[in-house]
Amino acid sequence: MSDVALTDVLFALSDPTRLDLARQLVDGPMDMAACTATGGPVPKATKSHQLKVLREAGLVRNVPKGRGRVLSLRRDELDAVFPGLLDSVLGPRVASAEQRAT
Amino acid sequence: MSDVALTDVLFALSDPTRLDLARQLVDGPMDMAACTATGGPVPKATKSHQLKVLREAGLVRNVPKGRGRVLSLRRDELDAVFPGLLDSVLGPRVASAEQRAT
DNA sequence: GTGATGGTTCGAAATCAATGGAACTATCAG
DNA sequence: CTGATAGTTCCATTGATTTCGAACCATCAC
Repeated sequence: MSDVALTDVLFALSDPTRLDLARQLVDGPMDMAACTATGGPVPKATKSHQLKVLREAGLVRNVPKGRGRVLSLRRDELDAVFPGLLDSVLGPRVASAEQRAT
Repeated sequence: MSDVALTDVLFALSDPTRLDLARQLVDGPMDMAACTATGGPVPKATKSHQLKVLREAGLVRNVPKGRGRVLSLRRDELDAVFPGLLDSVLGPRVASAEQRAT
């Protein structure tokens, strides 16, 4: 049944821009403003949309903070449901991201 | 660089029907005629198309045999380039498919 | 309050992918 | 050769996704 979610996750990561965005979050949470896809500058409506796809697939968390937002990977949740998936697609969790502090 | 291929692989597997087809191949090669997606009967043009997407993403091999074709997963190639990916998405290689070594 | 910054949502155009019928190819059986 | 089986390719139609401007919302600084 979690298959429904798996295809959504795979789809979300099947776009180069979204994959790129997701990869910037492996090292830990990041201000949305700072999280920019390598490659041309992306209009904010587009970036917002891409992040929405990642969010709705359950890959990314998006929490308001000040006048901006903080993005973070849902590593624990994803690892629990699809063990090894993020490791193989985004790369393993980085050492400096393993402590619960930021 | 192999990123281009990764997004193609993820995209190919992001469709439930294609994921289903791919999963039937984890146990080893299979006649195309025998490889049917669980779920409604699929017109042959559609099935042929879906397999083409899997093939072009580099996931599946499709070789003629008699008047039909034999499908097989490109496990070794994929495992070499994206270690752990197929294991987490399709499930690990099954024992009966490990004819060569442990 | 005003203005600037950071994001979301709406809406419309453009692009891309999925579907499936029909025509076609190839192999095998008789 | 003829007929049946197994697939591919072509093509048109439908449907989904992408893109991005513009309008809108929220927060901070003054």
